[in-house]
Amino acid sequence: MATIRDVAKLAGVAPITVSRVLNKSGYVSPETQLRVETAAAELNYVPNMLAHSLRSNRTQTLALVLTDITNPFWTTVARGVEDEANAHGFNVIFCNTDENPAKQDQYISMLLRRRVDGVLLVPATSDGAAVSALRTQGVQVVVLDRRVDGGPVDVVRGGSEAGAQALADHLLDLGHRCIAVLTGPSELSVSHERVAGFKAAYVQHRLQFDDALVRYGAFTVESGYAMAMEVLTLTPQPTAIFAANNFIAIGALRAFRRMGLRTPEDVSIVVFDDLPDTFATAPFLTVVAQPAYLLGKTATEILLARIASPATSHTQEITLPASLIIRTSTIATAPPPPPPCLTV
Amino acid sequence: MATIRDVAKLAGVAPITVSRVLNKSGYVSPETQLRVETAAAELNYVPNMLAHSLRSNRTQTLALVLTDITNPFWTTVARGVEDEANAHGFNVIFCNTDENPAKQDQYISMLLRRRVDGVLLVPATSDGAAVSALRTQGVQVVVLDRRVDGGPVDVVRGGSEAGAQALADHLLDLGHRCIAVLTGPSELSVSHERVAGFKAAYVQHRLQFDDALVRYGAFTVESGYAMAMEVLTLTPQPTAIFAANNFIAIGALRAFRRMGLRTPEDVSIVVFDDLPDTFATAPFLTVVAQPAYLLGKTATEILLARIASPATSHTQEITLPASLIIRTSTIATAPPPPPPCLTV
DNA sequence: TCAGCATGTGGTACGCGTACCATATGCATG
DNA sequence: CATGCATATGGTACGCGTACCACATGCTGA
Repeated sequence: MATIRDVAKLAGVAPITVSRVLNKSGYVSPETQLRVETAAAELNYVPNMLAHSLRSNRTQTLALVLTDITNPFWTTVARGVEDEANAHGFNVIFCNTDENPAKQDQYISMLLRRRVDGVLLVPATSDGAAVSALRTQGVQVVVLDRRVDGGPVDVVRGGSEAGAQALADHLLDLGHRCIAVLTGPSELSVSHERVAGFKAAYVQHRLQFDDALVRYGAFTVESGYAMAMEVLTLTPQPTAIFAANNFIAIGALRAFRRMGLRTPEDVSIVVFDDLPDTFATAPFLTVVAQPAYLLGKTATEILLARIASPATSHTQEITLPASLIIRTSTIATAPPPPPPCLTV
Repeated sequence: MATIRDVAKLAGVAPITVSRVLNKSGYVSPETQLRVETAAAELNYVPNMLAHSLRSNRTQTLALVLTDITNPFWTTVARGVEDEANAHGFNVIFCNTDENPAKQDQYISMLLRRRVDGVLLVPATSDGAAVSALRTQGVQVVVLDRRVDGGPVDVVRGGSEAGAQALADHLLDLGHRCIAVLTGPSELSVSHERVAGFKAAYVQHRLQFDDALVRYGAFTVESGYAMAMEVLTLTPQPTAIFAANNFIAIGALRAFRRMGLRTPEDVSIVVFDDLPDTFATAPFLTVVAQPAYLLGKTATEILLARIASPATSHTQEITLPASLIIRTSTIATAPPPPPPCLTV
């Protein structure tokens, strides 16, 4: 494989001149440029990015550390990241942590060895350990979707509270008073934020929120199914369910079917996160949709800006609003409204 | 950032000895090893993979060049690749070509510059240009899902012909005789293979296949919708539709709704490619499902084997069987069967 | 006793592109 | 005419880990 020196020899110039031509840096006369380009083409020269990176301390590589690329929400985020990064000449390495801190740590040490220029991190834990591990080695970090403790970091997230509140508003307006809340792991900020947003709506409606109807589990179909089965056996049976992400919702829908409950006639359901348009033959879930692609794109923009000028010390937290989409998975409770689940 | 020389100095040994400790190569006494490890830990030493790669000509990096990570089929393949690669200490760079040859070429030249060890390629074109571009530079390639011209390559693919034939068998057994076939771009081998498999069933049933009912488009929802709208206005109206991938199927289902047709009462539909379990609240599409995860995993295994011992010249084509899953999107035509669409 | 091997450690140069510095010419400016 | 700048090109060393070779010791087996 030809090196820059081979090209230089063939073109009758110094290696550094070849470098200048290929990088369009410094002054090169048009004739020299042509000679070099011809020589490079003839030798089928392919620049060695490793050597370039080693010298310049820039790998033109980002990493996206997320929970599971299989979740269509994250897939879309990933696509946003990829497109934006690629437009700036960066490549992206993907890492699935499956919410497993050990896996996350393993990936992070690999990324440090690789000297990636920046990391987009969906932290598996809310302690800032992962973030500071990267930063102390000079790697730029932007946190996605979740908040972490310990020092200021750039964060790009969806509007969990406002989104959840919008869903709660919708249900309360429809007359529901006994609503079960199925959310993710209690270790994650999003899990709490979505519950908090839900509660906020109750306050505004001057209603008492019943913590006994909240379940913390995982953001998976299985967990959604299990949590739904549990709350649906309560007396009185909830008239509506809030699923804190799309997988939990799918699990809940399966539980409905298992128990012979119709949606929305017997139980209403609202969901945080949409399923991409593409998968829905007949979308019926009332959801708040996060702008997943934009989330990935925005986070990448910020990360690239930080890489370009690391001096900028001012960190920012960007919240991209989620939008309520009312479909047919929710229905008003039969008048007169049933007695409240909890007597105040 | 500490280098191997810093560690060596602190441990009182030569740099090469540190290298031996960190790579567990060559002989090192237990005491020396401990001293080095202590020194490395104290200095917070992180090996520089760039230097390692530059010297050893190994980047421990693979690339997965596919059409669109947003398609759940590819997402699952990607996950299979990622897991297998990671288990062997390799990272993966993802590249979305959107079936665009120009984008593909751009990515490939980037991957060459990066000196990736191997590429898993879902070729956007069936000419072998991309494959040979990589190979002439010494990069190992395994082709996924599609066949390419020009020289033998390792290929891992789903059983397009057999799968399509199974779907056709199913429809023909149910009495359908007027079946529209909606497939992908005519440039891609898969598009043809799926049609060919479909035709094969006709031969076995001693029936005449009507090429006028075949449409070539793209593997997208929009294209599926357009093609379906077109064939559904034919006279006589097809009683069943074969969608050559999941996106086309979704587009077709939307066309059904648009035209007020019920599935399966008015039109049956069979699909090549399943939607992952996870997304289906109530799976109803009769499909042949490809083992997507296994496909990615298998291809990666082969690629890693080639990287480990490039000498092995014997290429292989592995076909992973797709499996027929009969659900509720298909129904028998009302007896007596309608007259054939085409009079033989 | 000595070849031969396992064990343990070091020196030097290299992989390949470029940062940094140096040099040289031509031309404008004061 | 001297100074200064834009233009154009080259030399050397470096980024950091390791391939390759060399060397030293201790032990085994013939």
